Amino acid sequence: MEYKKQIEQLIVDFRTNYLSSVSIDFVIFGFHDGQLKVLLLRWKETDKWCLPGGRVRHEENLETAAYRSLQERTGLSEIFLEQFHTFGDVLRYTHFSKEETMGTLGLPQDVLDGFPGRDVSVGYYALVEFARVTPTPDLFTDECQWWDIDQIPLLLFDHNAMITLALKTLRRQLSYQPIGYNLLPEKFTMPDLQQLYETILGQTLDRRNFQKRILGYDILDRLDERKTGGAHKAPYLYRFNKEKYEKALKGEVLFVG
Amino acid sequence: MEYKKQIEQLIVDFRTNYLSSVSIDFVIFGFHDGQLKVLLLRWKETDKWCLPGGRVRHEENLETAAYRSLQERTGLSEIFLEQFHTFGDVLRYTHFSKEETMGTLGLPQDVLDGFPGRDVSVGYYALVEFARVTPTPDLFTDECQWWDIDQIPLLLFDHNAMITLALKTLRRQLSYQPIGYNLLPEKFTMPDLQQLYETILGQTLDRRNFQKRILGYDILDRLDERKTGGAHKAPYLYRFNKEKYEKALKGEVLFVG
DNA sequence: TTTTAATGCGTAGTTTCAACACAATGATAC
DNA sequence: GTATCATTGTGTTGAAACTACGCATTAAAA
Repeated sequence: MEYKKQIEQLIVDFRTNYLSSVSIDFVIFGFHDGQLKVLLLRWKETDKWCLPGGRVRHEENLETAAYRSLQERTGLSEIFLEQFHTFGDVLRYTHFSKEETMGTLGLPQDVLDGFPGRDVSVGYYALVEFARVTPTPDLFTDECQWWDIDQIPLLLFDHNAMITLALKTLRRQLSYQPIGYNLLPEKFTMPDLQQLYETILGQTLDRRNFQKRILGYDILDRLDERKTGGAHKAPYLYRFNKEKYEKALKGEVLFVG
Repeated sequence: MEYKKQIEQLIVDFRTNYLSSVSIDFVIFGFHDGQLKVLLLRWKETDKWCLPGGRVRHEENLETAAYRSLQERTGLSEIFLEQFHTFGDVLRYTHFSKEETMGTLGLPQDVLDGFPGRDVSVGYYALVEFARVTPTPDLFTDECQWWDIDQIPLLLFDHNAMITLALKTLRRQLSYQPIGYNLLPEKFTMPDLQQLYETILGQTLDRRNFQKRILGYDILDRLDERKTGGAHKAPYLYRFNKEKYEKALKGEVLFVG
């Protein structure tokens, strides 16, 4: 009963404070154990999974709304967040009717009357440091969990397509911008970084050429420390030079005929 | 009076048939006289210009809506159209208040009551063959005209920023995908194509290297004809090989470590 | 102390890219 | 009809980037 009230209040809140027809969906990439992972939510009382999302307040910028929603879901504020596509197919809604949704939640169907039947959803992808995230489910979902990128189940709505496109965009981004600042701990080794790249690209890279290329970007500071503990030769630790990193992000290398 | 009725009807139509909070804006690129041009609309009874736009019907896909709206504005159906960014800043609306808008149109302010104060706008850019376009103004605008890309005035809303980003995206697109199919007439010469590239990129290119690179893509068929009439040596005519062209569009060359 | 396997640093071969040379050609001027 | 001119078609060369691979070094384990 308490939950029902909460939901109803939430819906009233939506109606008064948020834009209708527009939603935000997140593909949140994390990196752990040499695996690229995506944060998914499990829909209340079902075994169906979907991407975390958000909505936009009436007097709120889209980007602000994205950062706010993401923080609600992960607890992180300083994150790499980038819009990659806006999805607006009506078919997005084949899996779940409005009635089903309400039925699942045990709510009368009329609470959603007047709501538009579909949203246009702005897709963002985020890169976060796995360890720092505190996944938090919302009122519509029971659970919040990391999934290996190659073991994503069939998701609700068009969320599988979203992940695919987000990954494609991320891979392309890798080719003209440095990545890693938001995915690795502060200090890391070259093999760590290479594993990250290989995982994102889905292919192996030559160790020596990779190092040359990355160092060529001039965005890393090599520390005097080495990472001990593992077997064999101890690798140097590196740290992103934030200044140079930001500079590289802005001064995007454009291909010119 | 007649016009006022039309507008009111239009607004009723919007309320019942279209998504609120979502709009579409177009940066329509054309190419003529060695100049890259953009199609702009002049707002009714003012000297202020803006981008053409559209809205999404309740049961219509976003992309479908984009194609439909674009056809209404240009008369063209088979065009290159690509989403490049979604804009959602509240500041987008600084130039024009709801009241001003209504005032300009000579309408009572209450016709827009209940309308959300702002939209999230999905930006598309289009490439069209200049000569085939029939610019058509809508009910809110008096005039529809091509503007040289480097002579765009201060536009309404955030439309200047939209053009800037659209151009940036177009230029990047040029580096990993062929372009020209929708901007040039069926038969064209290599210098024609080069001029198009130079205009889009805003820089000159080496004639010989350009030819080598383009032919290397293997998307052109050289015809037996030559373009006569001009002074000096007659250049060959080329035509895009649609099959190969489409293939090149899909099989995007991804940078790999 | 020896072995092992990963790391740090370096080199050679290849491909790609940019800069430039020169002959061919179609209209124009005479 | 012929010479001139600007432009086109094709090729070459040197530099730079990229790929593939060699080898000595080193921390932990045997």
